[in-house]
Amino acid sequence: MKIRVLIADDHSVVAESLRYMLEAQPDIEVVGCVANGNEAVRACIDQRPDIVLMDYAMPGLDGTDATRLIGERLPGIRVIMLSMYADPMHVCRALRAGASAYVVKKSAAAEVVNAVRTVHGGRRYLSTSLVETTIDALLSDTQDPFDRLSARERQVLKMLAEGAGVAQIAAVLSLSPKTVETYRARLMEKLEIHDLASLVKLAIQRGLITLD
Amino acid sequence: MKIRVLIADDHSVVAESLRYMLEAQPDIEVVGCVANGNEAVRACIDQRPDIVLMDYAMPGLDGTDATRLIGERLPGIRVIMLSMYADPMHVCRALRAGASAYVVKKSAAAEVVNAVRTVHGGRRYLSTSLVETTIDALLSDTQDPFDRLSARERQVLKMLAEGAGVAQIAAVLSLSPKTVETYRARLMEKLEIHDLASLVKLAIQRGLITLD
DNA sequence: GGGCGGTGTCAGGGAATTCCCGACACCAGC
DNA sequence: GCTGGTGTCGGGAATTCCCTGACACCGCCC
Repeated sequence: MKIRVLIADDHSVVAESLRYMLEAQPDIEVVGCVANGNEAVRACIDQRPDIVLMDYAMPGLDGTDATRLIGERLPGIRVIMLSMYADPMHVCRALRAGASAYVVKKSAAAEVVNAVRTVHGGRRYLSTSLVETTIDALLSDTQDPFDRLSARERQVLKMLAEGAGVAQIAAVLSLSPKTVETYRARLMEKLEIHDLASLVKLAIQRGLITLD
Repeated sequence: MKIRVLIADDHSVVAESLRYMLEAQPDIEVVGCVANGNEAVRACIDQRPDIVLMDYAMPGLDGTDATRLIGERLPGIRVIMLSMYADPMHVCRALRAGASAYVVKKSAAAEVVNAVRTVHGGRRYLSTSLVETTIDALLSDTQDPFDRLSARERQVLKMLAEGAGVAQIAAVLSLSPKTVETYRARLMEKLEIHDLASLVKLAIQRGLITLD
């Protein structure tokens, strides 16, 4: 009896290629390819796969939400999250939603096959490159580090991401530039971010600022 | 004689899966998988593929820059750009850089195979869903400041937006930090941008980098 | 052929900023 | 009452930024 896998990825080229790769394995059978979370849930009900190989980022119902739904309605089906993001925040989000495994797209294709077999055996799987950082994140910080920022820190983060310099922020807030520097250092440490570019990206992701 | 294809994609899972898919075709042979633009150029010199299947968004030297380099040094090799972006701006950038084809990842895997055969036959290929919008864009051809950047400037912009500092960029590109500073100053002047945050936003809008 | 503009490469030097150390006061909670 | 997080600042060294040249190469146009 082969392991029955459903593939969910909005990029058909990728989904179909994964299908070729998995079907080259003697013990794996792909029962279908779908392009978003809704279709994944429906296909799970129809096809009853053993495992869903789920893309993290999809339009509409995304990988995390779909995983949560599948976990509620079809607890026997395990989800392997496939994602381009390697940072612990996304990994934790996926695991909390109920994913049994998380594989980054940068890893070797063999890791996907490993994940399928491991998860089918009832265990969890994490891309080797993620194990350490993820465990650290789970131990040190159960919540989103972003939520641990103080109001001042969040305010400074927003202004930094809008392009303001320390001096400018200090002027607007009527503070010493040194104080603003402290905020910046502290918020960066909390977020484990050490360059302005990543800060801007985070601010966009969190809706603090917009792309206009 | 099979069509010799090189695959360049920083997501190994995707690259290796594409390999399985392409090698299932009787007339196609994959000569290698690489993970960034620099490796792609080097592999082209070593392996002399007929076609490079190139991911558009890669860290370091990206798909467009690599295409331009390949076009200069190895004019016999054709490039098929594989991208998740469907808007005409990205398509035009790729075509101007010398790509022979542009396939979006949302399209069917068969489109990739079609593209390989079409391009090997000396013709161009565009994902069917792109043809109309792309022609419109090429006709209306508006010159925005972003297109006035030189290759070096665009490369530096990308790395800056990825969070690298001047010293780091200089090390990666084997240049004097002073040179990199010049690029930064010039590109900022051309774009009329004077803070890093706006630079990051622009890079995201233009698809040079992704939110991760 | 000779300017001319754009590009790639680099340097000097002062101004500005960041980074890495503290420091102290306040307030809440245990 | 002590401990931890926050808000507020400073010193001084290290680094980066900014501006101003500089020069060589290349393609283009007269």
